[in-house]
Amino acid sequence: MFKALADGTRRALLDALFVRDGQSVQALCDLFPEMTRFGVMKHLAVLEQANLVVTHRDGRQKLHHLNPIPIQQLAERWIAKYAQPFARAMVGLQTTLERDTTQETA
Amino acid sequence: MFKALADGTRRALLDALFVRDGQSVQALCDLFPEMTRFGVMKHLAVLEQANLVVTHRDGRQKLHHLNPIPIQQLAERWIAKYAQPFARAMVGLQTTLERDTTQETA
DNA sequence: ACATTATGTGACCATTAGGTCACATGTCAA
DNA sequence: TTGACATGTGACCTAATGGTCACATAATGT
Repeated sequence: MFKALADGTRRALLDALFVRDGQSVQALCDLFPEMTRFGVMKHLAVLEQANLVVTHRDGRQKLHHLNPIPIQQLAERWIAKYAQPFARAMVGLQTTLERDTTQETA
Repeated sequence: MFKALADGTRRALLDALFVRDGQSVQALCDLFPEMTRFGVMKHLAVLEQANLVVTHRDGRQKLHHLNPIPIQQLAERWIAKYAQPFARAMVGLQTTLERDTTQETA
């Protein structure tokens, strides 16, 4: 999941699906003319395997839908762990993070 | 930043710094015996470049400190967009932080 | 000074990841 | 059925990544 989000193109694909959900491979290819269809397909496959995108076929098209659940879980289970101490860190930021520079700043 | 977080070893290093902040390279190497010192150093360099880890020298040691600010910003600027429910839960914290930063430090 | 400890640098190698292509399959519509 | 459209598969190349090592530098204690 982290790896799926590590690539900028994939995040851009998520953005595109955020703007307009349920797009086909074709439609997404049109939005990324700097890449071939195969590149887009590979990225979509990664996103799908990470469960960030869910698909269903509609005739000869494959429609892609954004799945926010993994991102929410990421926030709850991982980010919150580091983001919460941030509140306390802000109070004593210098003492926590920059003990070496506190002498000159203080 | 996403790339820095994409590697499991690097997230484990962040965990180690979360448990005990301000560790030296040596100490972190002891926590990861499956890797050599050079591997650990490379990962630490990536984390440092992503500003997820802040360092300062103490004699012949280099101490590493966790920096939660980029993670916090990640939550605010990126994750909140996709994880609206979580964003709602984080609003209280964020506004608290903004109060702290705008009023107390100003 | 000297040996020891802690970290830094550059080269090097194996593996993976991003990207493209030729080709194959499936689907619709006339 | 035939042709055009939409997607799938495997091979392939290149560049980036994770990891190691020999060697170098800096700080400490005696």
